[in-house]
Amino acid sequence: MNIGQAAKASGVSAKMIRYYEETGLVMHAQRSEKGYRLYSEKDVHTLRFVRRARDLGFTVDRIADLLALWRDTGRQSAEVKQMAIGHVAALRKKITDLEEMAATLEHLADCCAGDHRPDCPILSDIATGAHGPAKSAHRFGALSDKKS
Amino acid sequence: MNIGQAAKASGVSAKMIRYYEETGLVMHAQRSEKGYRLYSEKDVHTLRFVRRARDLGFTVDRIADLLALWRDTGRQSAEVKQMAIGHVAALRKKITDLEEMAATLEHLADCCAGDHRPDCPILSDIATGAHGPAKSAHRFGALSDKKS
DNA sequence: ATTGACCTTGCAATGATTGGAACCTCTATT
DNA sequence: AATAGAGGTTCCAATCATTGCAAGGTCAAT
Repeated sequence: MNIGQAAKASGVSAKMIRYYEETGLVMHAQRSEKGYRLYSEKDVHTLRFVRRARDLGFTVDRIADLLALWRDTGRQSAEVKQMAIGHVAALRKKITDLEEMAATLEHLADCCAGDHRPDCPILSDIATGAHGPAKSAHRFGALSDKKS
Repeated sequence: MNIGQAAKASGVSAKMIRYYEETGLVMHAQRSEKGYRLYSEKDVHTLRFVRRARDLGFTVDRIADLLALWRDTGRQSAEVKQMAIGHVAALRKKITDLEEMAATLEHLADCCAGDHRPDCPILSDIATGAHGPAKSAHRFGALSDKKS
């Protein structure tokens, strides 16, 4: 099947399939005489694996590791479990960071009259930094995912 | 004061100060005879505002809005509150997405023996997609913040 | 005068993804 | 057979916030 079919069947966009191939995450696809990429059911299966791992928040690098483990029938499940646990920890860390932000902001919003008057504890707080430094977690733009 | 001092005083790196100036988030700094950027206490105050807003997870675009409201002494606090509430909602949405990922993965990890044997429900699940599609939330790389 | 710290600009890379342009191929209909 | 439209190919650019590097100018003190 062509890349469009594979995309539909796997849930990975054609663009991303090409990207994954280019970066070596997945094998180079076979080509037809005229240069079209050709995909087997097995290829689609692999792409679905990638898609699901991505949905679980793994980075492409981690997914490469997972794919290697998946293909290695002699793997030790301990390795996989370790990766999963490490990832869960990263997720939880990020969650607490976001929760701190949300809690701070929610508290400020609660303190704000939200009417026609200009007085606003939210702005005052941001300006003076009365709340504890909400640590890291920048580059948040990536979170406002287009797909959300 | 020079950009280095302003960076230290505001918590915004010199690089980012230049970037914010270039993109118009903050005003162009005054310059010395030899072209060095010069900052006043007021400038540093503004930069600190930006830093704190960033720490609360606002995007640069939103911060521009916040800055405008901050400077507009005739603003209505309702506007600010609305922005804050909207942002809290975005944060909460992201949190639930991450929580779903973490919960799924944690469950899988719990089901995995994690020993020398190759059998691994984590990999099986990712491969077959037994769990519900964990919706969106890709581009997760940005979450593994270098500052974390 | 030299050193080292600091400043300037500009360009590239990050990570995952999308978009577009220019061009080629396949299939179906006129 | 000609043509249209859908879908394939490559390459290049943009996103968002941030960092790094390089080549060069400036400032302070030794």
